[in-house]
Amino acid sequence: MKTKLSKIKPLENLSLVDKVELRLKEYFKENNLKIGDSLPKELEFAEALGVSRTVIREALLRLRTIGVIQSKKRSGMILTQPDIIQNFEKAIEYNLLGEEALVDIFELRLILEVGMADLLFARKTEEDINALDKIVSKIEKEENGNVVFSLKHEITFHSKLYQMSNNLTLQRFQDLLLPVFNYVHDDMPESAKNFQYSKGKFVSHRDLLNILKDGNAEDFREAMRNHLEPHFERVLSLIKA
Amino acid sequence: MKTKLSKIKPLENLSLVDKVELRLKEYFKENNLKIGDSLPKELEFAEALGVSRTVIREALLRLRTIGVIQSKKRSGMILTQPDIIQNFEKAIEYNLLGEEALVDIFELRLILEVGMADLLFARKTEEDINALDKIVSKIEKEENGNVVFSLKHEITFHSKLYQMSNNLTLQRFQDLLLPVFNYVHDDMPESAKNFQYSKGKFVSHRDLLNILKDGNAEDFREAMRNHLEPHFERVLSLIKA
DNA sequence: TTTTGTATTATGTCACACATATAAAAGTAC
DNA sequence: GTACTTTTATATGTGTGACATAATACAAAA
Repeated sequence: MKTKLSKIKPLENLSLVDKVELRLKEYFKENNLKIGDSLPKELEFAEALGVSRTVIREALLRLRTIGVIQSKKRSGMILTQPDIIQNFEKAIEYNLLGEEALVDIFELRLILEVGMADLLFARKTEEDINALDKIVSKIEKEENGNVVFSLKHEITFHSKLYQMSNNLTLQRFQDLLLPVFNYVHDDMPESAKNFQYSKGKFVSHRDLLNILKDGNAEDFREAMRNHLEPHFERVLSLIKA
Repeated sequence: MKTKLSKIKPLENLSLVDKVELRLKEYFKENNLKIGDSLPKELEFAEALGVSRTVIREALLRLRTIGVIQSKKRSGMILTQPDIIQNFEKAIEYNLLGEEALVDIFELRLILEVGMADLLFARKTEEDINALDKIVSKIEKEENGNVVFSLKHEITFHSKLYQMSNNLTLQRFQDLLLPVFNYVHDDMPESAKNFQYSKGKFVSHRDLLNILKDGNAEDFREAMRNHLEPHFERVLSLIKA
């Protein structure tokens, strides 16, 4: 009889570099290393771990790639604060994200805009409002009475909002979302571009600005939700696997 | 007089590996390579670019680190879909994020929870509601009448919400936010843990569930906002640089 | 036809050499 | 002593060639 092999589990198949990387992470924790601390040199690591310089270099290069360490000739290496957004960015640059991931990210953007109302109201300044006012006036002038969906205008207006949030991570996140936004927009059917708002629901940039001036976070959330209606309509109608 | 050199721009100070990496990116775009496509072998790249295998390997390793390519012995390399969240995760694992970044990320989480109401209402299922009901009942039982802030309970409940969003990126994002959440929570002063809600404002998990059952997105947003009141209070009171 | 062995091949690891940038030391002028 | 320049030492960056290893294709055996 032929016995089944369902129970036996594969022995872990880590490359030498993988192991070294894990070991390095341990090392950092054990020694409680902080940002700015300098590291032993490559050769010392190699010797201490009993591997070639090639291997330790590859492991360190991984860390350098995700921004955990920086290296300079002669000075050696130091621990640095990783830039999480930059990592994000790098992955996106290669245009290899699948449809689902792009939709997910697009949804994320909608969520952020609706959700960030409290931050805006807590941190808005007089100058912010004035700057936003100028932006809205310019948009209105260019639209010239026609309410058309203009990607350029959208971006200008909403970028300013993100900036007002005073949350750098959020801000940079939005910068990097723009290409995705672009992609989803280009892919948009004509029907969506000429979206008909439900009666009385249309919220213009001017409306949003006015709420930001005199209203409260709650009203702003609902207004933004309606402002983004066409986009919500679009993603919420998708059947997800 | 010593002339200022503010305008002159530094000649590009890119390492050979940097240049090769850029060249590779170009190559991918020019040839319109897609996920799953296989790449020439290291030696061919090295020869074509006129660099050593060491250099091309380091450039490729960077791509491997951010998840743009995968390599296997003998089979060579193929393009893969980068996992943006994983990149994020790796950077966080090293506990090197500064205070500001952590606060930014914590704020992000608050924004997401308030903003994701529409997704929840569009995608909730009968099973989701039942599962959530069980979770709430369990929490209530353990709380035994006392409304204490329990990180464990918070996580269980809110994780389920993220799961209901049916947005995998969002879900994984939250998984990875937990350590940050933990950190910020541990750092919380006792006063915040015993936060007194404004009169009539307290929203329990049960309240949220009920709205999710019979209410609408708008109500849910406001309820969630109040549910998270102590956290909002905390971050919005911070003076940011 | 299915299994098992074998050759091939692209990546993984190694050792060693040399290039290059630069921090630190030594030297120089004032 | 101070300010500046030159030299030197050194850690990372790059190059070369070799061998190890695992995955694949293919042949041989059952």
